Amino acid sequence: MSLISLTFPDGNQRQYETGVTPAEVAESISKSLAKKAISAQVDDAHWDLQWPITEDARIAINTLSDDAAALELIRHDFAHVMARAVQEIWPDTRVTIGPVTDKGWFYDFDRAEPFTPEDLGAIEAKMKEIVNAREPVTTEVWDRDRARAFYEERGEPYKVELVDRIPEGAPIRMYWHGDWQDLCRGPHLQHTGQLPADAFKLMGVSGAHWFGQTDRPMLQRISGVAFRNRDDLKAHLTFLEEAAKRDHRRLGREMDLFHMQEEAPGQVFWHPNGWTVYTTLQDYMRRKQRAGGYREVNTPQVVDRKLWEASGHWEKYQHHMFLVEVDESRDGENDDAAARNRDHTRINALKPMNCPCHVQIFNHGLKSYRDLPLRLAEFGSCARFEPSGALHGIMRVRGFTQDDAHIFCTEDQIQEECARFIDFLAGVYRELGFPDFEIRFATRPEKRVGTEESWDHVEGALENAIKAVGRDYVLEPGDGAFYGPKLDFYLTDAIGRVWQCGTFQVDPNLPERLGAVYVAPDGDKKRPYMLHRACLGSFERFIGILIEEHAGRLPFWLAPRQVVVASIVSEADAYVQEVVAALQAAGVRAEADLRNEKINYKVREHSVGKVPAILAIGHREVEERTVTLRRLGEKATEVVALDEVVARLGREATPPDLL
RNA sequence: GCCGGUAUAGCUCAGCUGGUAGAGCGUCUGAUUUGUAAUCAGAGGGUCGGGGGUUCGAGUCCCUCUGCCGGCACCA
Repeated sequence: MSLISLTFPDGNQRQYETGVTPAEVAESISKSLAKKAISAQVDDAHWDLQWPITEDARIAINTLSDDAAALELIRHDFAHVMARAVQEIWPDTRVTIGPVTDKGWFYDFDRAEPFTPEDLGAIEAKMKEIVNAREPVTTEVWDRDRARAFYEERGEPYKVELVDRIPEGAPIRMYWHGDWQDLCRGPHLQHTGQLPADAFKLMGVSGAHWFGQTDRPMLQRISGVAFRNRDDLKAHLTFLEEAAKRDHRRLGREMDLFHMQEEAPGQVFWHPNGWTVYTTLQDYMRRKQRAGGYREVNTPQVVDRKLWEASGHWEKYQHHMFLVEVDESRDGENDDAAARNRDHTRINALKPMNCPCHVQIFNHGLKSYRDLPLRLAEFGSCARFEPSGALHGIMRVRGFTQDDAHIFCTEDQIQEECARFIDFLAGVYRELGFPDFEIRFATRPEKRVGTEESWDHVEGALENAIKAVGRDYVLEPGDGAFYGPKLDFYLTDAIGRVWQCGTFQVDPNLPERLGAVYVAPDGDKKRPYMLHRACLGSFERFIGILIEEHAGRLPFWLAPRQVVVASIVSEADAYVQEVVAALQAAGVRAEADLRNEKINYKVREHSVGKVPAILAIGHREVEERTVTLRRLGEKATEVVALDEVVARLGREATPPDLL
């Protein structure tokens, strides 16, 4: 009998027989540890208490108080317990997969009848029964044929597929929670009694495709959240409530920023307040771009399909474009029969992107190498026929405006332009309140065009550019476009959601397709590279992110209504008007509230409306030529002289690039 | 697009097993001149998302279309 040596976290080593399990190791240390144990860390692997250890290793026994390991197990075992509960209640249900997610788990089922939200209560109750029964968890490793035959006999076709998917050499682990059986890579708890019965909640039912395959029947997904204890669950539910309060769709209505309606799904009706935010942001970007060496252009909305065929978009994205068919025999009231008999139908597409139009500008008139790099920027309004299920408030829409630009340059200029852009974007994000962002670098995919040398050079240029500006990146091998690599820029908002906003793509393909050339120093005509780049992405989405990030309390310079000057008594009306006028003259969006209402009422209403500053004016202020300033959300007030408040708020209203 | 849910006044919502629509807030009118998150009273406001069906009778049941919500798939 050979021995192995296990090293504990405190550095102590002990000898055990080969094949010892962590459960036995825990038992050898103390009874109480063995009872509390949920799994083990064996070297770098998360180890089931029942799995044998056959080599020297470092070992640590996990208990419920060990954060990551415990949560992972709790959620994973809940997935199995839920699947068991579902199969007990509805034996006609076939099981598929049930992985752990960010805050919980989901399990996908195949069943003819849909699960209803009401069913969730019954499932939860059954799950609690299973937890309280303290069902033991056991595991065995089977060979492939036995596992396959087992699931075929049971009529679990999805499990058969899963068995087939397990790579050669990997163990096929069978798990039992009591009598209930599942195929699972593990690890799992000792018994279901280790699950916190009061710290989970089923969150909903939805549809889901088996491994993303849209051609197969849809499965039903039940998802849940689980935590170590009841307080953590409650905290999470509270967090969800808070997140719902900052939902941009709700705040958009409450702050009267915009609305959407059935006749124009996925398109925004911007109200005066929302359009103020939009134009303020756009004015800011326009100044930044001008300073950054961009020339602003504007291109048509409705463009003949010929251009989209030439660019290649027609072939690939035809079904995602809004088409406009025009009978041009109506042109100029030309209604003669001859005209009607000819085919005058012309098919146009609303532009889904700006790049082909920008190439047209580049192509207009012969360009020299001296013109490069040429940076053409457009606040390009685009329309894309997004699938109905993809629409989401103003975050995912069918009509949107990009802060788009295309840089025409030589291959040697790519690195410098890339570095410039990252700096540009970092400056913008910082000024807009997102100092931290992540760069993801997507490199050559399997299906691609262009030579290896060219890919080497271009990818090297992007990598060097990132390094030159002192940034890190996350590599995404194989995720680039077929014609070139790209960088995507992600930022994280106040509630931890990650958004892709900026992008930088190298494209030699479109200039080729649309015949863009420049005259090189030697007089030859050469193909420029085209760099697609956007910083905010789309105004719609970025404003949605800003709203949610700030829970509606936008930075002062972006706030649609910056100051309300509210009278306390009507005798103050004239002075209120004077204050408003002075603020407006200083560039502040100020308005008067002279209504015959109590100051409490006005303060509440404008607080709910997220106005960052309220100035109250009563007899005292009129006499002293002051104002009483109250900041949004603060209880305290401050009496400030008129001149000073105008100077102060005027400064706050100044966009960050003009300070 | 797919699965499930959902649609009642400007907003948030009530309306049990079918018997002909209700509250609070907002709006308007009047009174109140008010000191930091809702002053009081009165009035007005809905072809119950659209279309079709079952029924003596439909907000309520069925079909269908559309939007929205949660996912899946998609995101040039």
